[in-house]
Amino acid sequence: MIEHLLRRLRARDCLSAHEEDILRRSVREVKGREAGATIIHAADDLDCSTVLLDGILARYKLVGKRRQITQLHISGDFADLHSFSLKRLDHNILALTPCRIGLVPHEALEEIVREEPHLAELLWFLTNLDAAIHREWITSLGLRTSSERVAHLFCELFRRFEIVGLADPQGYSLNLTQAAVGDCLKLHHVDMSRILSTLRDKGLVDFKRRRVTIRDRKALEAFAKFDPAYLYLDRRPA
Amino acid sequence: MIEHLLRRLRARDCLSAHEEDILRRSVREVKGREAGATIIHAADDLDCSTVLLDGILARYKLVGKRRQITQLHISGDFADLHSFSLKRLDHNILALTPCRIGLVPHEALEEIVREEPHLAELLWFLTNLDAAIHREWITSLGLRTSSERVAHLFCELFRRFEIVGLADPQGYSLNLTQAAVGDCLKLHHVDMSRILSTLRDKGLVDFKRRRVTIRDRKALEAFAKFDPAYLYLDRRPA
DNA sequence: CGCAATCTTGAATCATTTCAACATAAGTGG
DNA sequence: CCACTTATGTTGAAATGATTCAAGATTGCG
Repeated sequence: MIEHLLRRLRARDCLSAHEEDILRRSVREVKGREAGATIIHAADDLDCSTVLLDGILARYKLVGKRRQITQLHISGDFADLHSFSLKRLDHNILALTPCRIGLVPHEALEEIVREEPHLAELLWFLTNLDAAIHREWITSLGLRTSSERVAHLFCELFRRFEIVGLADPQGYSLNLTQAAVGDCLKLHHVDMSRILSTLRDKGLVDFKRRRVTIRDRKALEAFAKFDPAYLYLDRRPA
Repeated sequence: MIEHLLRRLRARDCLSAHEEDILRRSVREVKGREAGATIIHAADDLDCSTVLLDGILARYKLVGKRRQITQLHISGDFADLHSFSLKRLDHNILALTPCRIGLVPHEALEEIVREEPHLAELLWFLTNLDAAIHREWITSLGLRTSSERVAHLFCELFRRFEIVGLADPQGYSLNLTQAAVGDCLKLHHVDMSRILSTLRDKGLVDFKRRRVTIRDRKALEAFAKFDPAYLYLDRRPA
């Protein structure tokens, strides 16, 4: 059920059977959500965190009536592990596709912090990884051109889908509209359309019918100036 | 010595005398750094975290030879508490002014995680707060105009200096060049100059001789669409 | 005092954003 | 299965805003 989460963790550290068991049992409830449903509103008091089991979630902030997506979540991600220490969020969380989510009560996390220091460190790591992705997005918005940003996001998502086993060598399914991708990258849907056709013409990547097809991975990563170090995909030193 | 850090924590939660003592003793070494010195290089193996005791640090990433500052740190901030779980950073850390830094070995943090769950949660909170600021910067880059971004950053820093007791009602000292501020906001130094004079002409804020003077706080915050919720300045619910 | 860094201003260029109209695809009920 | 409706994607042209270049002014520092 939380297999994708476990894969994400196992790729970076050793998990004992006991620890895996604790994580599994920390998910007390599983719910479905329709596309377009707001999962969490900013400023609400929270007493549990949300693991995404299936689908795509967006965390976004509003300024006026425009939205900026600050993070995309795929299966195996905690969407708001940070709500454990923040208790309320500074952003909203939205289901971009139909989703299945698991709820982890903060009491369960509290217990992990008290009883399972190694597991607690791993959860802390997950929130720090989330922040590292934030930094790369800041950098993309600040320094990359619009087409580099699109290419970069496709590279990032490739690695993230890959580590949970949801990508194949040619690409991955990404059930999002061009406009939604644009909301992550400060790009109008009109831009998105133009940029996608130039990336296609260059033979780098294709995003059609909700699927990302990587045509030339090396060239795409070079074009995007993509360096996966910020995803901390390798095993953590002991 | 770490008084500014303690003030930042006390504003959000209760610290026992014992916990304060542990934090104080976790700083094993204090060092000075000149302006322009790189404190930490991306990808280096790290075995301690850095508290800033005095001065201003910038965390930045490079794409090609341009830099994007992803976070500014002031006295009382941990610059790389996240290095405890990440072990190497995805960004560089630079002293923008002469600085004093305190080093906290990861072993000391390890011990806190093992022995002091409440303190560990507070440290986790600090990294989550850091990420919340990242999100607001993403949002600024994505949705705010250039002059709103400048105004917003001045609002943010005001609150952050205020909570550690380094601001007065009229403003605060900010020992940075216009170009450095621009590197946080995707703004050329030429833009910065123009934007600062329009903000001055509007009677909102003045940045002269390394000091930010707030002329009309309400109007400035309204102009910047600033909502301090993301700084989690109030006490955490128990 | 003089040098170097920083800031200011104007003008030209370049990229992005917006507007508007149309095309295509997906989903629904007859 | 088709016609209808809505959502999504594409294209051209105009407007806006950011970036760059260049030159001069000011400030800070030795």
